[in-house]
Amino acid sequence: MLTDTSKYRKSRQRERILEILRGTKSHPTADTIYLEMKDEFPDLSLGNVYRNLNILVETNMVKRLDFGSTFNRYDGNCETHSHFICEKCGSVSDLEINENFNPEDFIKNSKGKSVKSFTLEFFGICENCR
Amino acid sequence: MLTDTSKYRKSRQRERILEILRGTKSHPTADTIYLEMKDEFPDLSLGNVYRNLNILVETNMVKRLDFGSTFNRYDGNCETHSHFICEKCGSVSDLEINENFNPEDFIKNSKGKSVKSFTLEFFGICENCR
DNA sequence: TTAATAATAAGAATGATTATTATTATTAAA
DNA sequence: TTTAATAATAATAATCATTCTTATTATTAA
Repeated sequence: MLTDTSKYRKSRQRERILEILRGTKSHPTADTIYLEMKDEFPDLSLGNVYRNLNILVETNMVKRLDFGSTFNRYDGNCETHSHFICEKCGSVSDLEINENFNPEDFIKNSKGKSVKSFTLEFFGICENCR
Repeated sequence: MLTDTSKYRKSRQRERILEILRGTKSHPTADTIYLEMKDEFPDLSLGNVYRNLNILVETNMVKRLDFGSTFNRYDGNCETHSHFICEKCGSVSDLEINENFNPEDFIKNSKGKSVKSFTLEFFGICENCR
């Protein structure tokens, strides 16, 4: 999963974390992932989940999401996309961004700055909470 | 500064915090504000800065910014605007958004969701760090 | 001017995350 | 394969921004 030039050996735990993140759209927290893996890896530690999540983020396999709460969420979808955060239940869902959308087109004073990435996040009330 | 119907009394400390935030574009942290006020309010506590910042955010006088670092920043500018975060020096600068820009126009699957607000943030390298 | 109550300072508590350390697993060379 | 080198792990301590608690002080309104 990581390239040959990676400074990291492969680990079953890290591969499982990536598998979980790629298999869900729920944007789980470190603790949720930890609990989900406990059965298969009885002596897994939460610290190791964090450590491997950091490696996955560093190697661009996974994205760390931070919407202003006290904890982070993680996303196995590295395609450019947006999120909708429900202010009532806290759920996070994916929103597709039109492929031709370039947010810099709508920004006035970005001259001199070298933009590498952007985030576009929406807040409101989701279908279930209305 | 707060409306008559507010449940909060006015306080000199909170008025000063608002004044500081309205007088800068540096998006300071709670601790920076605390240090800046220490001379004028020798027995100010950091906890009280946090408490008043929370009140200011709750009453929509101020915006709390969270870009994924371990601490938050605060913004006295409540107009809709965007930020550029330098990944090297950590500085945060304002970007103006075109007034006709409606981000929902570029989102595909938001049906059923009631969008209240959005954030558009850019990451990269600033003028000074290039 | 006094009673009610909000704001405060000080510092303890919280909680997500990171760091440390001793142990275990994996790799690669002999 | 053995074995030496080193990375990954589990356990747990440490960190650090933020929030909470409590006793005290300031402000308000009757």
